[in-house]
Amino acid sequence: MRFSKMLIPTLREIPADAEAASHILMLRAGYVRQLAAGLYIYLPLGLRVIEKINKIIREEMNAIGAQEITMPVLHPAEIWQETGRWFEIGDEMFRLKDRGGRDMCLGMTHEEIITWLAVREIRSYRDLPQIWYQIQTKLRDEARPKSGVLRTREFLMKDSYSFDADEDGLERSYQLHADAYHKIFSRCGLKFYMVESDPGMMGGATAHEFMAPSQAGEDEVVLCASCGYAANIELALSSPEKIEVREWEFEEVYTPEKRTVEDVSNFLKLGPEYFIKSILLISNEGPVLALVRGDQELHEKKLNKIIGEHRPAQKEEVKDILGVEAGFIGPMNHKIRIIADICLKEGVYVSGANKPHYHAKGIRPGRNFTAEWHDIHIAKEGDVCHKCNGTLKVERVIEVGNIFKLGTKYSVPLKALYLDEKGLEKPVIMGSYGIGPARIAAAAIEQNNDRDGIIWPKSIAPFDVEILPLNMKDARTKEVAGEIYKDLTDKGIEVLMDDRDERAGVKFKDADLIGIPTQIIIGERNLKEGLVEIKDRRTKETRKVKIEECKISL
RNA sequence: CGGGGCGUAGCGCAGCCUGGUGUAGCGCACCUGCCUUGGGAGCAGGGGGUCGGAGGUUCAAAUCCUCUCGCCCCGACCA
Repeated sequence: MRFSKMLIPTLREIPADAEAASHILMLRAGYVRQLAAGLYIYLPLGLRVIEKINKIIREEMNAIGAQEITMPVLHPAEIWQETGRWFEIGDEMFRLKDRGGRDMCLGMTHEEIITWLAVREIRSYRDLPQIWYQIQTKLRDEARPKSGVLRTREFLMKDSYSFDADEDGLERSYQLHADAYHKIFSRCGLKFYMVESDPGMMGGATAHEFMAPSQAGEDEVVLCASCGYAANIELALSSPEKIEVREWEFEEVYTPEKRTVEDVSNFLKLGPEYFIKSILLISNEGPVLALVRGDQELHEKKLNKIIGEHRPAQKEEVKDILGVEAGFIGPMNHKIRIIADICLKEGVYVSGANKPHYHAKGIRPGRNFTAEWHDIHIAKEGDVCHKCNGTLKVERVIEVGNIFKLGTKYSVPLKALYLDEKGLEKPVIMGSYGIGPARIAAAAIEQNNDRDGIIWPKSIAPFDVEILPLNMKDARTKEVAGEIYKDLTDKGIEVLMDDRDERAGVKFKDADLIGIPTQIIIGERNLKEGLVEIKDRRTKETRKVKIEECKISL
């Protein structure tokens, strides 16, 4: 392609409302334009990248026997009502009515629709297993679209669904996807981790996410370098660092106006890890006291799984329920349910004395209070791996893919049944698997850029090579550029030629910004010796080669 | 939905606090001509704005007040 004939509107300055590197660079390098919050137009270069990614996805999906189909974006409400999600999902679903007044919605995912299809087309165990996929637009009315293409209201997703006769079959389909995903993300040049994740409302027991490390990400993962444990921080287990046990006898200490762990810790000159933080919460079944070590944070989501929906108690409620004002609460002598973090099970601690302006020292779990023991703290950098005693690392990541074991969550309500060998009717066992191509592109940029612009992995770059004829007014330059362009193109190499009548500096800047991995620089100086330069975008290294060797050297 | 910020030419911004400087300004981009061609050149000339929108205060509003719409960031949410 010729640059002069292509819409590549590069920007010199950083757009005011972009912050993430990928967002800034996609705008500056002319890959995308924003229509409205969370809605993007892909320009020619952007589209080429997405299609490169989609091609890789298709190849790997087809390789595991998945079959591509395509489903509508507009869905009738009835089917979503049958699974209950029409009612469970709130404002995030775009809803509308058709001219007949029927409720409709825009597809945020396609479990319902694919299951509708399975209901009709799968009848016998002989029809199983099946993997069907599509690369389709999804619409979600996100509360807060952000970071350019990383979180949008309309986006492309590769979603696949597996149908199996039993759990073993599902395990095989799940594994096939995990393997295919590894290949896809590797081929796209991403650094990534596969981590345990919370199945959430997708249902089912097992789920994993594919996470590309980047500061621009919205998630955090916990990683153990020694045993390979990897989990989303939403469910990651860990053991806080062990502390030396102090053999204090129980005593009450006067701590005037010292209410926070920090205050008391400074006042008593004792590290926060020797404190028990007591937090009163109100669940649907009444008040619950949650206990974590003073240097730890309570993990709301973990607690949610134990006590259900809850909210923090108000100051007056603390006094009413525990008989003491907030700041001096301790775990002793309460009749309400107490959930304590496992790391408190051993040791001797300091906590509120349930008495204004007093804390109690020498509190022993088991003796001074009892509790239900659970992991309810947020794992953090430096914690001990609960599997191997290694040291944990926490990293910020972009979710680029996920895989879920759904089981019968959709096949039962929608009656996707098959007849087994004995003629018994059974629900199909399902899995659901997603990949966001735009997130792959954005993550690739986040992981591969420098001061000058994007550095695409070769596999997903919009072009393989960019030719820079530095002076288009020079006949020899033009001639050689034309020859090399034709040569490479004939060999099947995708070439962008900057044939604009621009000064050399402009072409260099734009080429670095756009980030095509290899540049061929054609300047009059080198041409006199029959040479052109080949430059690697990543390393900036150049080497001079003879014109005729140009294609061989790539 | 809660908190914060911002809407002035295609892009980036100044002007607003303290209303009035005459035709609303600067840089880049754009158009014409000359010149130039190895890291976003130079000179000369030129086009482009209902100052997000509506209402109000005032002799006078980009500037003050009210409402409203949009965008970004933090948080909540995220199938």
